[in-house]
Amino acid sequence: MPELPEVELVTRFLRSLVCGQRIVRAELVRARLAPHSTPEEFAGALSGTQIKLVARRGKHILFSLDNDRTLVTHLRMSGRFMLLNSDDENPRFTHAVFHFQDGVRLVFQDQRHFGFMRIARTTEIADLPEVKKLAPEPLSDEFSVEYLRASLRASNRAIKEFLIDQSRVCGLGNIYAAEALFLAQVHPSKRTSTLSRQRTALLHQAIREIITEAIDAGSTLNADPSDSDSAYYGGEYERYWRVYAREGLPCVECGAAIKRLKQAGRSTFYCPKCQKR
DNA sequence: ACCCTCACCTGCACGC
DNA sequence: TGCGTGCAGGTGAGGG
Repeated sequence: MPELPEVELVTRFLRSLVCGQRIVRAELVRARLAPHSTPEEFAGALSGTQIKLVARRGKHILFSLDNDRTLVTHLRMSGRFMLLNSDDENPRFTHAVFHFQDGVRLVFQDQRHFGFMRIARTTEIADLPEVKKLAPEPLSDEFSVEYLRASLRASNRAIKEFLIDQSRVCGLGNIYAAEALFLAQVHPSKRTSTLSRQRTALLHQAIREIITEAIDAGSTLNADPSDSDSAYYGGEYERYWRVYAREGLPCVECGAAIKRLKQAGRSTFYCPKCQKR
């Protein structure tokens, strides 16, 4: 489910909810969630530590602890953090639990079992393979038009596939890649190396715009991950989509019917009139 | 080095 | 109602 904007919102909520909390006890319920450690090692490394910072890198959420370790997490498709009280039961598909003082606990729940956690030394986070490969943060100065242009020219794939490759542009997934291409009026099948300088600048702007817009929209909606009525999980975001999941519906710009095509096994949505090859 | 397909899971919408 | 099929927003491993 989550792409950069959603992960950013979850990170902000977690930061406000669990920063400074001490993990009295940690449980790895499903061992394969954290394949680099045994459940005992996982519990041992976290129990008794205090959460100092909650940060985001790409679609990863990082909890840095007061023992020079960082818990690296990824929600993948269906991962979700929930803050529960002692009278709440663990939901189905609970894979990890972090107990705080006063019976409050943070639960990691993941229906599709794709989520991922790993504990690493804080000083070594940047060298972890899954972090090291990430392109610059799209809202950072490092993600410049020049960076994007060089990266586009180094490849010749369909641009939509390029945009969801985290080592090229990080944070976009299937939805926001389609949305950014619509904003920049670029056809998803266009080859990356054929993008003009001017169109590259438009795409660069569109990527930042689409991410910023989604974060802003989310922060005004109820995107609290600990709330089961959260707009984020309730699908409120969908009303911001211009092309995604709108096959057959009229384009918001020109009225033409939105089309769908399959790229690398995934659906892409686009306006056949607005988006040129 | 790149590019593509598949696998990892469960649930849901759909058609028969 | 029940069952089979295909699909879902992410990513890595493994093949060519």
